Formats: sequence, structure tokens, C-alpha cells
Amino acid sequence: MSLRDIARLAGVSVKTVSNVVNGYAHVSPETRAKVEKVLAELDYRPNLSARNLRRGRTGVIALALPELDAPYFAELSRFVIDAAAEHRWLVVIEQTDGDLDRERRVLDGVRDHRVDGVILTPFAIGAEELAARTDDTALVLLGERIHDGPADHVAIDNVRAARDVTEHLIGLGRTRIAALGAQDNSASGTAPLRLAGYRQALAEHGLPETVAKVERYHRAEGAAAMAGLLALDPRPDAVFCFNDLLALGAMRTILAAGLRVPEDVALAGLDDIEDGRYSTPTLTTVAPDKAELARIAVDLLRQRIDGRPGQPPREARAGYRLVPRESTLGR
Amino acid sequence: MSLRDIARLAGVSVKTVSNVVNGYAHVSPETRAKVEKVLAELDYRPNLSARNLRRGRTGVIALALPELDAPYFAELSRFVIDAAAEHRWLVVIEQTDGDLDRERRVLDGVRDHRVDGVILTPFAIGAEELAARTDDTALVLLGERIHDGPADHVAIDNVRAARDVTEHLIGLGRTRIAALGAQDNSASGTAPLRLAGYRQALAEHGLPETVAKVERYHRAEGAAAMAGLLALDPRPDAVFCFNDLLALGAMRTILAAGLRVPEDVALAGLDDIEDGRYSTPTLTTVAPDKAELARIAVDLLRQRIDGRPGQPPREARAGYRLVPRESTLGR
DNA sequence: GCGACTGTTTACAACGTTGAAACAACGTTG
DNA sequence: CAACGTTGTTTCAACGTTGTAAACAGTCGC
Repeated sequence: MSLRDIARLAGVSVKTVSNVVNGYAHVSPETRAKVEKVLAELDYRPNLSARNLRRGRTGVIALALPELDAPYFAELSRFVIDAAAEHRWLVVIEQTDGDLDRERRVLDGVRDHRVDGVILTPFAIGAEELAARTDDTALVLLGERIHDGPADHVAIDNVRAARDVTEHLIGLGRTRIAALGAQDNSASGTAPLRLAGYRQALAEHGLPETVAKVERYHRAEGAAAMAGLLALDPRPDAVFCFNDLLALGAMRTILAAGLRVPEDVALAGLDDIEDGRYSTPTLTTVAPDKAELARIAVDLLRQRIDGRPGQPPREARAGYRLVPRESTLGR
Repeated sequence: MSLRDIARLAGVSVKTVSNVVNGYAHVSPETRAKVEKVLAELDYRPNLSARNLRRGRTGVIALALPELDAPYFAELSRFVIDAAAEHRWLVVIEQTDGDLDRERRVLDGVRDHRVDGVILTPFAIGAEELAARTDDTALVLLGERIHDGPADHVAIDNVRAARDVTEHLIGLGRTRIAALGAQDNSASGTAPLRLAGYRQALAEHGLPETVAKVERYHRAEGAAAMAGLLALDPRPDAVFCFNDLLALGAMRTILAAGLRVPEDVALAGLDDIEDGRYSTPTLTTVAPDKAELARIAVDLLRQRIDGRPGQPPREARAGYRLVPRESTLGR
């Protein structure tokens, strides 16, 4: 069931069948009908391996992220897959676990001609290394800012989002507002950006900072870091967690300590994962427009792949919304 | 940077280079060294499109599931990707949304020679249709039982797992135990199996049944269905939810109604998603061995792809554990 | 000194597709 | 009516790889 088989049965050349399959204009109606009949009868499907070899494209892109089972990434992946499907691309998912070697290997995948391009959420890999790449991999960075990027990049405005959340907490009348989620192990810049936004807001209102660090953005670390914050005297009356998972872990610690959210400690996160809509209390958060992030990322990648090499990198921004819920209800 | 280039520079034939690249035994040490030097210098990477065309394999498998952003599926995907990586397979993820047409299209993908095989978590597609497939797609069904399966299948023992949970609830002294999660729209059989296990346990102890139906296994539906159960008189004193998401939705409803978990209503789920470990209270559940499920699925698929066609379908079982947590603590 | 064997290397064809170019048949134009 | 353009179709080569078979050199046994 290759073009040859169809051609033989329809009594035309292989190339004519190819022309019909590809919708080439100059094929006579009779020939087209004849060929299409045979195509339908045999339920012909082009061999995409062969087509790819000939065209130099695979029709597959890679989406590389630290961990698929973090809800934020799972939700984002869904949108990326949907956006890619509109360009008839398949998406292979690669998990890096935030590991430098695995991030490097993903970038190498392109050279194997297995994928046409990569959407990467970097964690460990640094700007210098990305800038030093010699190959002309089509690459889009998603969600984590690497400043003065060596590649196309799309994210929300993390500084402003963090400032908005912090101001929301200040607006509740809280004065001892902690930040939970600073990092010093990541080469990528999300945590510093969110920290900067938090600091801006506090500085504007003359309030003191309290910063808790974590290694990874998981519930367990949020829970542990929160225990540390509760041990402070005086303890914080509000906490801005740098993502929702941290916030949900923190919430667990607060409630288990017999304190109330938001009465004793108001709590806000960032990501708008579904869990936060069903926790008790529900979680105030910042909702990045994930569909837009995905659409822009795929679109930048498409332009990279189709366009001429050597174009300068582009920065794009997706929108976000502050979503107040029960965890920061006013008294 | 194709084999030809290497061959020219090393002064040998293309096939000899190919032999070196593929580790063919009968190559003289000197030739091998010479070729490998050039390979390293040019950082040669085989063109996998060409190799695939020649070998008739793509090295890519598809994992098709209803929704990637349901935590259970996200967690499972991670294990499938890891297991596939051990066979040097890439995994493309396809989302079916439980939609019949999309499930069909996934099965078609194999015929495009884009993937070597498919791991499918079916929702809408029925046993008859799968049995009626004409192509010899390598296919493994994961997690949802289609009885007398027309394809390889791996899952946990859903009936026993459901019975274990129900007996755990009975063991707490509860007598009005409801099931939440029956379905009548799904062609696949998980819900009926879990319902059967629930009924077995109740029947053995002579307790009455209460069954709440849902369409999809989401928090929102769990929350809504739980509201219905709370309106009953007398209301249930324990609920077995057919998955953790339903249970978390239900928990939200119970707590919002001013009732306590587990004192007023004990609650158990199934899946062991991470959220349940951090909810307040933490959620009792059944933990399927997801790594084992994934490993078996990938292994069955590998045997399908490598083996002769026409082998009879195989059934495999993965293990599970009951994980009691706060939501079913004894009084 | 001859055939058989082993080890090493090569030429060739093929996987299925498509771009470039060639070609035939036809109508239009000067 | 010759030159030209258009339409429809075909031939050819190539994408980069690998299986098959064959060529070649050297060694062994008799």
C-alpha cells in the first residue's frame, strides 16, 4: 500500500498519485477521480517516515519540562498539545527532572532529526550555555525567564504578578507578610522575579520582609517551610507562596497546627492549578493564561522552524489574572 | 554530516561507517578507530528519519489518555515515559477527552507510520470496535478493563480493590456506606467493576447500598454528587469515591456543609494522587502500583511490536495497596 | 598447491516519498 | 504556420540509511 501500488492499480505514474494525494492543482478531473477511487479502496496512508526523510521534517516537536506530574505542567502540556495539533504536529514529552544533563540531551534530540523543534521549560540550564549552542535548533523557552535570552521566550510578567498578589495581601490589612519559595539552586529566573515583585510591594508600603527558601516547588517543601514560618515570633499573618503546590503544602501545615486560614494566616499562591479551587479553604492565586502561553510558544516555534535561521530572539508575554478566593477573604 | 561525508573523510565505504555506527562485529580495529575518529570530530548523528524508513520503525509510541491534566493520568504518564525511555522510545501524548472519534484517530496514527504502537486508556471505544480492527496495530490497553479483551491489557484488580476499601469502611463501624462514581455513559468497564466490589463487600455484611452517579471523574462532579448524598435522610456515614478527584470534590462539599471528616462522614478514594496526601484531612485511598502498570504496559507493547502478529491477547495485573489516612481514622 | 573457511570490506538496491526537469498534446498569438 | 504558453503527465534522481550478496585477502588443512 505505497504510492507504487496505487499507481499500478490506477494505471498512472507514481508521481501522479503523489500529486493527487498532495492536492496538486494540475491534474485532470478524470485522472484525479480514477486515482482517488483506488486510494479510497485501499485506504492509502502516506508513509510519514519517507515523507519526512524527503522533506527534512518530522512533524513532531518536543515539550521538555521538569516534571509532568506537577499539576501546573500537566495543565500546560494539555494546552501545548492542543495548540500543536492545530499545526498537525505531534508532541513528545520529555521529563528533565530539572536535571542539567537531561536538559542538554533534549536539545540534542533535534540533531537526531527526531523532532523539528523544542519547547523547553529550563530549570538547571543557564543562559550562557544556551547562548553557546552551535546548532540552529528551533527552540522556544517557556515560562522561565532567562534574561537577555539567547532564544525565543514566552512567560507572564512574573514581577508584576507577584507584586499584585502581595498588594492584595496588604489590602487585607496584613502587615507581617512572608514570601515562601525563594531558591538559590536554580539557574533560571522565576523565583528571583517573584521575590522582586514581592519586595517592590512591601517596600512601597514600608513593610518588613520575611523570606523562606525551598529547593523544589512541591507540597512537601511548602509544608516544611511553613512549619518554619509558624515558629517565628511574631508569626506571619499572611504568606505569598511562589506557586500553588507550595501553598497547598503550607495550608496543610497551618490547619494541622490548629490555626485558621485566612483568619490567622492568609494564603496566596500562583499558577491556578485545579487543586486550589477545591481545597478547603479554596486558594487565592494568580492564573496565568495557560492557553495563551501555549499558543504563543507553539507559534514562536513554528516561525522558528519555517523561518530563516539567524533571526534575533523574541520575547513574548502572556496575560494573567489575580483570582481571590477563600484563603484571603477579608474579615 | 551523513554517512557519506564520514565515509569520504575516513576513506572507507559508506557501509563500513554504518557498520561501525551500529557496532557490527567484523570491523578491523584500525578501521574502526579511523572511522570513530572522524565520527567524533564531526559529531555525527544518524538521521533517524532515514533509519526509520529503512527499518520500518519509528522509535516512537503513543500514549493516549482521556486527559493529561487529571493527576492520575499525569502521574501515570511520567512512569510510562520513564519505562519507554529504557527501550529508547519516545512517547507522544494524545488526549482523547474520552471522545470516540479521537480514540479512533489515535489507533489510525499507527498506520501513518508515525508511531510503532499505542498504549490506550479507552473511555468511549467499545470492545466490539476494538475487536473489529483490521490492521495489526500494536496496542495495549491500560487501566480500563474491556472484558474478554481484543487486545493486551493491564490493570489492577478493580473488583478486589473496591471490596478492600469498602471493607475498610465497614471495619470502622460505619453502616450507611455510599458509593460515588457509578457511570452509565462509559463503554469501558472500570466503574462497573468498582461498583461490583463495593456491592460484594456490603452484601457479605448485609448492609444496604447507596449509589451516586457521575459523568466524569472530576472534583466538580464529586462535589455535586456529594451534595445529593448529604441531602439524604439518613445521610451516609461513609463514602467510597471511585477515584481521588471525586473524593476531594466530595470532601470540599462535606466540609463546606459544616460537617467533619471522618467524624461525620468517612471518606475514601482510589488512585493515590498526590493531592490526597496533602488535603485536610488527608485522604484514605487505594494506591495502584503505577510504576508497575507502566512497566508492564510498555513491556507488553514491546513484545507486540517485536513479536509475530496474531498472538492471542494477554491479561496482566499490577499490584495495589490500601492506604489508610486521616479521612477514615477510627474514632 | 588447491579448496574451504574466516574475517573484512564493498557495491548495489531498496525503503516511500517528492522536487526538478522533461515531455507530449493542445490552444493561442503574432 | 511557427513560436510560445498552458495543462497534464511522466521520468529521474535524491533524501540517508541498512540488508544482501558478493568481492577480496589471508589462513588453514590436506
